[in-house]
Amino acid sequence: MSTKPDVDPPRPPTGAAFLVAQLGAHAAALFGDRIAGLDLTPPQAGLLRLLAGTPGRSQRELADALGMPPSRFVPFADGLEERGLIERRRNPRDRRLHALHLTDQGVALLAKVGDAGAAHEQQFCQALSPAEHRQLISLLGRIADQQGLTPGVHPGYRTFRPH
Amino acid sequence: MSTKPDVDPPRPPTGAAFLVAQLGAHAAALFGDRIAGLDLTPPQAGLLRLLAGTPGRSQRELADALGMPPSRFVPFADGLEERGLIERRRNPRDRRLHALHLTDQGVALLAKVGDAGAAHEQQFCQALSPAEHRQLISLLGRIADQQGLTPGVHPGYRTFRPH
DNA sequence: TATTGTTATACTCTATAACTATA
DNA sequence: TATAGTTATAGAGTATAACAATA
Repeated sequence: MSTKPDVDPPRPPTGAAFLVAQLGAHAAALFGDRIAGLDLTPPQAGLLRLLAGTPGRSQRELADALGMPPSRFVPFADGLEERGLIERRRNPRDRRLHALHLTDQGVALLAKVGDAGAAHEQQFCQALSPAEHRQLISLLGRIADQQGLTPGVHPGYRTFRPH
Repeated sequence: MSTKPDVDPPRPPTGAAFLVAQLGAHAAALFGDRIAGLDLTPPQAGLLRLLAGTPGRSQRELADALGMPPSRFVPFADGLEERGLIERRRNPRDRRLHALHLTDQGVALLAKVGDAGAAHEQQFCQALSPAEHRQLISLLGRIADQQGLTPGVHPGYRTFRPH
């Protein structure tokens, strides 16, 4: 009963790469919706997570890690500092550097981000059995490793636009 | 020799949802690089593909399908029409509608996009055996189905920014 | 009056590049 | 002189909304 198109699509876009891109944008949007309740954007959550892992890094290092120019990082960090989630500490050895650290409030909020992430994971993968879930993570992890991706760093932060 | 972080990260971001989002942004960037050689952006390739599947749709329908407002769709389609890849045809029944169709040039270019997509798929999945490759597509397809995603439609076109 | 396509405007966001302070 | 952080500015890109044609 389906109407015949003028031309058969040369190759239907059902490859793994397209599916990953499509699902990736979907997953990122869902996660963004979840943490919007915490008044956070994905790049903000990413910075909090980065600081939890390796505190005290300079703003330039962090800007590079997140793929944004320093001029954009400054107001980006300002917002989190004004909310008391991070703090800037002058390095006495080199007073040019601003080492960034998570505050207690930041740690507490990051824990909620973790809760949101766990719920997100469960909702996203509800079509799979636990064994299939583990299998998927294994396959994706191998691709990420082979493609040379840095674990835990989302390359889409550099163009993220808050709603 | 590694310094101990202030706080252990509550949950390391190694879930399938994060991996899919991370790899999806990576895959989309790689594909964008590939078709940049054809002077096309991913949304432009998406429109060509849409028109190959179901030609003659109105601009409004297509704008909705691609998730962009009609005001942005107009210059977007203009560019492809000026290059002779698509053409607007007035619907005699309802002269308000502009039905969009692929030209022969558009069909030919879309074939090259298909080639690029196949090469992209192979490069992206080179870490997997053929059996694992099929398995990954199956798992992702089930998630996409359960999450209610429209096959072949990438939700990220709405905010795409050409370089 | 409603809808399609189009254009115009006002606004947001961004990067480039100057500038300050420290080294 | 070089680098970290900051600020200013000019430009690109966007959505909202007005507009014209057709129904």
